[in-house]
Amino acid sequence: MTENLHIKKIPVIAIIGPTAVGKTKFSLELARRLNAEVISVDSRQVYRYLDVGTDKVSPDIRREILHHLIDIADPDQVYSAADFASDATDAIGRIRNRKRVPLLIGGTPFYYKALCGTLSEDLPKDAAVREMLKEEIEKKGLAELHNELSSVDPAAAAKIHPNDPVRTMRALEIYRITGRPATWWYENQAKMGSPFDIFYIGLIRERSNLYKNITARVREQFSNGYPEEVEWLLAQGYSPSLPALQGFGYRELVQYVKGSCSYEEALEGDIRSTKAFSRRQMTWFRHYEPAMWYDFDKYEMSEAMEDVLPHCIRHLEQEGKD
RNA sequence: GGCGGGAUAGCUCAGUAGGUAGAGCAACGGACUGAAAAUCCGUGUGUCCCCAGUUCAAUUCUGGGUCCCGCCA
Repeated sequence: MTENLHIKKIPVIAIIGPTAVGKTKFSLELARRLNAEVISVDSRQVYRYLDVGTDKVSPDIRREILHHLIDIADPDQVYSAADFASDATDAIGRIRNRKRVPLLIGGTPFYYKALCGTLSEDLPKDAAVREMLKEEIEKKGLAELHNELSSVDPAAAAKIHPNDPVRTMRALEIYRITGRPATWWYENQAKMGSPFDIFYIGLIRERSNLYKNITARVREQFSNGYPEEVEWLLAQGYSPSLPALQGFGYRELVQYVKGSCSYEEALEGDIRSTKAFSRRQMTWFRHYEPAMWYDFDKYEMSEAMEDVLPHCIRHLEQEGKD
């Protein structure tokens, strides 16, 4: 038992913070200083053709600093947090084989959670079962499905709010595929576990300034081809109901392209949802208790860089020690 | 200038057959086991435009004023 405590964990650096706080710019400079390769922790940048709306770094920069887990799935695929955990683990391994430093950057908190190894191993999923559950909600209503969950998996039903279709369906999905309640799997299935010792650097700035950045960014995206990008995706035949197109901006712009809302409405809607998302990110990131927090309203980015660099190096060097 | 409609939460508006008010959105907080930029939960004191009148009591009724929006000149 105690042997496990001596297994050496792989040191990794991660930059977390809400959208539009300045993670990307900071990460590029840090990557140069550490001779690092970047692993994107972003549930939208994994998709090809979602470029403007997801604020991907340019190909030029990607040639200079290698970026992983960007453009690895088509928009009609469903890329999951578990996929991420496994892909990111592979990528970190390859980076280390090159004697380089893995640097995690991105704003998808659930992906960090997956990488921390707290998800249960090998939980099944099945698109067809999911589709059937969706139809049942249409026909019978969500309340009916939640009742069904109460009878097959009372513990899950107690935790999942009756108004939450996604979690209700997921719990029933596991039950229907395996014949055992999701709760049974959670309790009896091993957790994925994580070989990483992640050093979190948190970036933050005052709410009103963050909101200003968000507004400016979304406006810029809109005038730099965001509507055209969505128009193109729809023209390729990608369905608006795909998970890839459920993000803010994409959702609103689908309406705009179809003519059911105005350009202004789409723009305002995107800004609103992005702000709401930044708040949700913050409630996650508060739990991570980063080793360092940098408030970009009080710190110049360069000051933060000088300050954090020695800590990163110390963290990376601890590998040799026990 | 004439006629009509309006003025209530940050915004759009509902409402009180007279007993000081509530939805959606926003804002803020929270949850989160393979869709997570998803999904869901919680939090509602505001000169009910101003002045006067009627009344035990007016945001609600009456009169006047101010501003806004239509239509007609």
